[in-house]
Amino acid sequence: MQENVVILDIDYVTYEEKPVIRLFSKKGDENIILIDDTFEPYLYVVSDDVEECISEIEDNIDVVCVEKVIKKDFQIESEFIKVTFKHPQELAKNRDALRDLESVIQIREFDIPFYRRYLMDRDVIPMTEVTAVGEELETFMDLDSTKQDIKIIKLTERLERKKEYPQNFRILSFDLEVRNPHGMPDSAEDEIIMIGVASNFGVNQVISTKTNSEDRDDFVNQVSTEKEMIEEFVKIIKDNNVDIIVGYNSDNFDFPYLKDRAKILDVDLDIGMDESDVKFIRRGYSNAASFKGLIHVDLYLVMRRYMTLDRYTLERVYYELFGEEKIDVPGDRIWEFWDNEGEELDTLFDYSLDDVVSTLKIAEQTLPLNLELTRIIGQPLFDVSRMATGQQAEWFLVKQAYFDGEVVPNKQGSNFADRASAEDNEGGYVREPEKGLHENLVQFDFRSLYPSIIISKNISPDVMTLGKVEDEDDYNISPEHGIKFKKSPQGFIPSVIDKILQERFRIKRQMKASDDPQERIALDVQQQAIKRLANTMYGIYGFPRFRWYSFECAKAITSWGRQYIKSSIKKAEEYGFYAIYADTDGFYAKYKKE
DNA sequence: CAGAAACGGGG
DNA sequence: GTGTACGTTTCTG
Repeated sequence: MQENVVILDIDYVTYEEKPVIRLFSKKGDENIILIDDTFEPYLYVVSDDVEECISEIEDNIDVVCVEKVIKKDFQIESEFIKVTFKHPQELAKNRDALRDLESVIQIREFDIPFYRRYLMDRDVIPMTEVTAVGEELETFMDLDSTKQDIKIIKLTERLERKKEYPQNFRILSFDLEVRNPHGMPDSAEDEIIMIGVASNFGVNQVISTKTNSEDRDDFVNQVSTEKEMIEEFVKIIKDNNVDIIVGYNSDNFDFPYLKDRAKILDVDLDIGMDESDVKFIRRGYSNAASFKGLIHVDLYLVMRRYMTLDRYTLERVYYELFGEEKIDVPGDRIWEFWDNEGEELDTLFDYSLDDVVSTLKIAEQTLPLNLELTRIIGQPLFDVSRMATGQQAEWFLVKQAYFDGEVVPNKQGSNFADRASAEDNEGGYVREPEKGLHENLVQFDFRSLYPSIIISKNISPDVMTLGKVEDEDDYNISPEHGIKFKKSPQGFIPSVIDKILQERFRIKRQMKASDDPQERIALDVQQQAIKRLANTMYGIYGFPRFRWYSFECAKAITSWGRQYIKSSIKKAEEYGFYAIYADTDGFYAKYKKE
């Protein structure tokens, strides 16, 4: 059978000791789970005696396949040994043993999560539409199409991607209010008093055990118990086939709280596509709340990247985006507003709805960009929405490297000694502003200064030399430190930036040519996403825990940057201007004469 | 002053 | 889940 579906999410399960990829997808209102058991985990081994190494691996390690392959390593074609395992956990278990074998110099690409490897190798891009060809199964492990509202397709062919991107996802925002007489609420004792929901499909309400005054807008959905509140919330999500659920700090407050209360009240929080519960995924020191086939985006994390503020409260973020104040109820008095009823209770209902409507508005403002980033990076929206920009750039590069036949560099050690030894790079040139109120200023700035320098000077570790060279004319040599970059061939990272900037110009041209306003907006978001990614690439060199970390490259970029801005200021001075303030890639200047 | 611990968001 | 935050402010000795 054949179906056109939109890929939302991915995971893998173990069936008969083999890993099986599951792609959570939708076709309109229909939930479709694609199953693929044809992908196996692998890594690469570097050895100076390939034949000897292959037999040593075969003798000592339980592997599916060991083979010699030709891949590029910093653009140089090299022999690698590709070692394929039966299961990702086998790979993890044997990683150290493999590294310790005598004939093994180095192992590579051993720390790429299985589902990410699948997305890259099979060129499957989340949030795009694909044609799936396969056979329909009635059940697969705990998936049961006769009991659950799902269709299961076991893939028999590679997925084929459609050109057009789906734009209309069903988005629902939610927010809890909790009775908290002792300061911050404790889920063991303090009941949920309101669950606000807002959506782009017409459902906007506050579920509560109380209701607001009769003369007010009737947006309260009154139920009799806290348990029914949660059940009603679950029902709304299921009945409306939500694609993306958003909250504000919902990873660390709303979902953990909801889960605790649901457990106490014996309610199933089974809102996953396969009716599974919320799962908390450890992410460093905090958690991320995750569902199967229902994408949860915590906007707090998104907004911290999206704009630069000193605080990221919902109130502040909303004000910065829309210039409007939100209804304010002091957190420590919410329980009083609830207990006092009357006017204060009405205010609390308004506050609850306002919170969730604001959250939805922020989602509608920021999700299009994140959807585009998801498609460019090629990793799930759930992950991309939680990644630091440097991580986004890195995963994008990992995917590009795969297409170029490159084996990606390993990460440096992440222990304290390595971090402490990381030197501080001198940043951009700053001229402190001249005090006073200035008039008739001119402004100058470079467009994408650092990405431009990376391309024009070909700054990339694979073409870098620190030692002596035969003919200096073949190299770009950085000011201050004399770091040399071969002029050709083009380095890996410059080539990637070059490619995406050309793609950006192509989109901008297409945008200008289009007279469909909807299409123009969509294209504008695409080019913005690319611009953000290009501007992040400099950071790839500056942080020791990134795969392409190169202190020399980072130093070279900023030193050329300082040279350019200083020489521009000097040039301006020759024409009778003088700079009253400069920072990194631009300056403000006054004309000397009146 | 250096290094450790806390903090953010949420109610 | 083949990856385990993170940059800044405040506290402590």
